[in-house]
Amino acid sequence: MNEAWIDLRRRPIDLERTLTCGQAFGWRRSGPTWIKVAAGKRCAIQQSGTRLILEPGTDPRHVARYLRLDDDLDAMARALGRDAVLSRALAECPGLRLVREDPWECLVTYMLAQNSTILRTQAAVRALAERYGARVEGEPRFPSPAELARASARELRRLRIGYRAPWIARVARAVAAGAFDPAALRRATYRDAIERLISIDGIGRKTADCIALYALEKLEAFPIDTWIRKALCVHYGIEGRDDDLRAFAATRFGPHAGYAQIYLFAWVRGGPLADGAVFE
DNA sequence: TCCCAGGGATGAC
DNA sequence: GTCATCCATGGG
Repeated sequence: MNEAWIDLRRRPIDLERTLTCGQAFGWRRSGPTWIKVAAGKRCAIQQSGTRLILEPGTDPRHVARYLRLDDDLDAMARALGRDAVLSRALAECPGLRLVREDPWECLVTYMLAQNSTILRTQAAVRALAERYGARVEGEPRFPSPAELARASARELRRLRIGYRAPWIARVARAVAAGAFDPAALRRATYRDAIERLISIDGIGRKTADCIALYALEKLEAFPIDTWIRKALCVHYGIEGRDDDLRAFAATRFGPHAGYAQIYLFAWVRGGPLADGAVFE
């Protein structure tokens, strides 16, 4: 069998770190292979040194796009590395990249992540896919807005997602009905995207920033959660209102704030997810 | 038992 | 406008 692969020598990545640092959900590990239906297409990939090996049927351009292999990591590291704290975070997390998640999936995922843990969020995303999503080549896929819109809030509660259930049910119906289109926000400015997102019941500033960064390609976004707050306090000695922390990040990191955020997050959280978070 | 987890809505001032 | 409180759930 002729094997398809992506050359990583000019665009390095640490696949496992990138998929398990807590930004991407829905990936499953089968031996050395990572599997997910990403934006409708089944992807099955494994890293071997400077090669990303693709199982037959996996589209290399689709994978490269999801993994943001088009980002210039060296340029980013040169810019952020001038900051002493980021310099350490960069050294601790080589090959970490942001991903380009599907906007609808990302929106629901980060609603679910609210006031929860990455482990439980993983479980909830997986449960949604298995219960409501159609399968793609045998692999569970995150449910479409229409598929999720068929579920009542009461039904969703059975997935142990608590008070988030009615928000999920409502936003699914709104998107399914065409009243709101998350993917269209990719064409909006960062400010406009945030404004539209926080107008939705159940989405606040932090969730909106996560969607903006991990799905809408707004690399200037700097989501502030409990870990980032801790990182800014410990390593920069600053604390206060989130507005002030965002202003600090915007000034200090500028257009690379999103990468600064994911490196700080991965660093302070102490490396990859526990093994228990990875579904075999 | 209390505290925390990739928060957000609500109501009191 | 800011702040306290509540909201489900589960792990430490």
